[in-house]
This record gives sequence, structure tokens and C-alpha cells, in this order.
Amino acid sequence: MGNSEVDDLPEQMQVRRQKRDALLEGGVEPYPVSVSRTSSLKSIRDRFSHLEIDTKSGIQESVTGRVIFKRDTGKLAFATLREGDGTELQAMFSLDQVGEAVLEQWKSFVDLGDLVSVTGEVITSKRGELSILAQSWQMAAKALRPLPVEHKPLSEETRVRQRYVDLIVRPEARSIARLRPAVMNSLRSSFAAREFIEVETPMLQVLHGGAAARPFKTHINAYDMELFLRIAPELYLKRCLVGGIERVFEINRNFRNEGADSSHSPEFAMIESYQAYGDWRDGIELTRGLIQEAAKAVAGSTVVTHFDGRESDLGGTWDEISLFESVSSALGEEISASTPYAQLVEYAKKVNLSVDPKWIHGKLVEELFEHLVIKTFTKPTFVMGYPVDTSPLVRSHRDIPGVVEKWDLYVDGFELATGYSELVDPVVQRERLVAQAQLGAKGDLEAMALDEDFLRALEVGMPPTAGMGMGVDRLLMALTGLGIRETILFPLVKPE
RNA sequence: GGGCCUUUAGCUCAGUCGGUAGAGCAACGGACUUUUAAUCCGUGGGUCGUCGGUUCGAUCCCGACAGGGCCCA
Repeated sequence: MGNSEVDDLPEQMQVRRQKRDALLEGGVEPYPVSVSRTSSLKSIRDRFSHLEIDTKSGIQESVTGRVIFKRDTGKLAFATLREGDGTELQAMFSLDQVGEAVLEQWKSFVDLGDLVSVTGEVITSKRGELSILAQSWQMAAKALRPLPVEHKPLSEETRVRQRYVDLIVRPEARSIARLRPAVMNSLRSSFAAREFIEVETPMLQVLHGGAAARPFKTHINAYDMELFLRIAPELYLKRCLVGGIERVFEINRNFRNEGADSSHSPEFAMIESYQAYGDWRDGIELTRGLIQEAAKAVAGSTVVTHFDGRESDLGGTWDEISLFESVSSALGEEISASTPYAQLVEYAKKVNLSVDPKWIHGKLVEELFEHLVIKTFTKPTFVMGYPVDTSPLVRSHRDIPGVVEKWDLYVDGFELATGYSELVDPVVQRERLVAQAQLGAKGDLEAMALDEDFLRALEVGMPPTAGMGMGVDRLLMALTGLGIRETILFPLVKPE
């Protein structure tokens, strides 16, 4: 960087660069290849938690951490070090221990945000604060940018754009980043306990399918053809079932080229699982087990406490209501899959739901449901039985015409998971996909493509199967009460 | 896609009925050997999102654009 560019920097960054230069001139490496570290801060806290006030332990250790507070007095300086999980430890620099030169160097070269190594005796201060009384210190990495104020929350935008800073200053950010892998581990061990096998299926696909969504398009140079980022792994996982992988799951990213807001991310992690010789009721049991075991793994209980302090009880068995019956009782009018479309439009008007003329019959029923029923849920609820025309991959209900064996699980007012008795009849599946392709030809950008190889697989024979899909980000939301942008470490944001 | 709000110091924010700006923390200089967001004294730091318009004069009024938020579809 040229001098003119440095001159343009904010004052605090210039000051830090000058300190870096001063260190180099004094023969001190501001970014050394290694520094002393014999113990984590956490280990010190664990081992010396019972050290009494104003006591010397006689134990020497070297610790590292980021300087987050600095309190310099004339001959005794204090600093608070913090390591990645948020554990903090005080470091003390006393004139009679380190001498004037070292004390002066500490006071003048170290800024808030610097990573340092401090070597000395573990003691407690006169106020009882567990501390390391320095014999020496080293710069581990000089920070050239100032940290934000610890005591005012970062703006939401800065948190998302500079997650590395957010993780340093905000305890919730640190715990969410560690909560997510804990949930992932729990999910995988829950699946393993039920003898499910994890597979990885293609994210780059020639045809997109398995869900109603607009895909991202990309291009493969080697074949000079269009490819899609997957919107769902479903059609490949079903091929696994055909091949005899009877219990299979995948946890990975899907991509949907739709809106991005506080509850929708264009890329999101999703679980899908399939269980041969099961039906939708088996999916309910599996899903409840996965969620309750994850809650116990991260909260120690099926009652989870959200970051706003609210408790959410995920324990026990959950309510099951029928989609058509719940809409009927909310309307005070009996509706079914055979209720004429015009009649449904009438009912929608009566309850002040404005109808998009593009909605097909089943979509209108689902909109009525979302408009009238969802807000009445007070605990996790399975909504049973969906319209056939919006669910092209689901087996028809064994008793109710025009309805399929599909449930949706709602928690805290949002859809967390869905499950089916899977459609495995290759003839019926072909009819449904042809109908989808016709919708697509008429301009429905979310319609599924006709996947001949998938149909060929079904023609080989797929066992009766329970299928389930659940959003990992939404599971985190249900466990923490946070928005999706908080549960994803680096959500997509527009360039600054 | 439509409407409303918003963008000011490193961070979080105030403010100017149009006369080029303030606070807290952070930074710099000084004092202080038990601090805990240390304290006390002093000092510096800003193309007020970008571009254009109105005006003697714009950070403020108007327009366009960009980023962010909320509501609606």
C-alpha cells in the first residue's frame, strides 16, 4: 500500500499500522509463526476455579487470547483476554514483575483486538479475579482494525456482513455457531441409531425436480450445456430405494432462486430421509424423534429456551389435525377436494382472503388453511392430508378421494418438516409429471420437469416408502427462536 | 413488483425550522500498583451513502441511483 493510501485511512487504522511498523523496527515480529501456549483459558478457569482471593498458585502457564478490555495504570496494567468460545481471563502486568521496558511496550504497542500470548503465574487479584500475572508477553497477531464497542449491539447488517467481528463480540453469535454442529451431530446419531445410511446425491443436475421451486441455472463447459443447482435431493434418494438402500438420508444444501428475506435463504440445508416399508405415520414418529433428540442434545430437555427468554415445549406427542377438516370448521362450511372452485372463491371472499387467479384448486385450499388455521396453533402440530393437485410425488390417501397422504409439521407458526407416503406407482407418477410439464409449458416457473430416468427407476420397482424432509435452518429456528439469517453463519448479502 | 422508513466519527446513535456538526465508548498525550465498560485532566478525528437539481450558500429541501429495514402483493 502506498503512502497516499495509508494517509487516507481512518486515524485509528493509521495508529495501528504505525504500531506494527514500530514493532518491526524494534525487531519484534507482529505476526510470529508461533507463540507460547501451554493452556487454554478455559482449562485455567476449570483447574483454578477454587483458588481463593489474593492467592498465588505457584503454577506457570502461557495463554493466548484476544485483548478485549485494557486498563492501564501507572505501574500495574490489567487486560481481559478472550478466546474463541468466549472464555475470558484477566492478565496483569506489574512493574516489579516485568520491569519498566516490558510494561511500557505492553501499554504502548497493544490495542483492543490484538491477539497476544502471556506467560506468567496463575494468581487471583485482591478483588478475587482469576488472573495470569505476566512474566513476559508476545504479540500473536496485531489487529489493524479497531473492534466495535462491546456494550452496544452491532447493527443487524454489520453482524451479518462481518460475522467474524460478530463472533468476537456477541455471545449469542458464538453459541449459535456451536449449536448448529451440535444439532447436526445429534441428527446423524439419531439416524444411525435407526439404521439409516447417509448418502450424497448430485447438487449439479441436468433436470431439476423433487419440489415446486425455481432453480438456479448454471453452465457446464465440458458438455456445453445448461445445468441446474438442485432444489431437492428427492428423486435421487428414491433411486437409492429402488436399489435396495432401504433406510437412507441426506443432509446437504438445496438452492432455490426465489426471494431472500428474514425467513427465506436462497441456499439452505435440508434433511431428506426415506424408509422402505413405512408410510406417513412412520415419518411422523421419525421426525418427532429427530427433533426431540436434537432438543435434548443442545438444551438437555425437550423444553427449549429461546434467546428472547421464551420457553418452547417440544416434548410429548404432538397434535394432529386434518387440513380439510380444520379449514371446514374455521369457515363453518364443509369443504373437500370436490368442492367446486367457484365455491372456494366465495368462501375466500367471506374471510377476506384475496385470491390470485393463478392459484389452482389445491393451492386455494392451502391458502385458506394458512389464512385461517396456522395462527391458532399453540404447540407443534402435524397437518394431515393435502390436495392431490399440489403434491405430485405423494401417494393418494387410502380412504379420502382427492387427498394425498402428506403431512406438514408446524412449529412456532412456520412449516418445519413435511412427510409422505411416497408415490411409487410408475404409471400414476408419469401422469402426474406429465401434468406438471404441461403447467411448465404454460409458464409455471415452479413446475417440475419430466425426468425419464427417474420414471425408469420407478418402473424397476420401488418399495412402499415413508419419506420426510426437514429444513435444518428452520430446526435451528425452532430450537432458538432466531431468524434464518442468524442461524446461517454467512448468509447471502448484496455487495456493499 | 408497490408503499413507507433509513444511511452522520472506528462502533452505537443524536442533531442542524438551509449558514459545512455533537455524545458515549474507541484513539492520542499526561497522572495513577488491584482494575473489572477503571478513574481523572487534556487533545485530535467527519467529502453527513453516491450523483444531479434548487439556492448567495445544501449534511438538511427536491430528483435519480445504491445499500439496509418494515409493510403489502
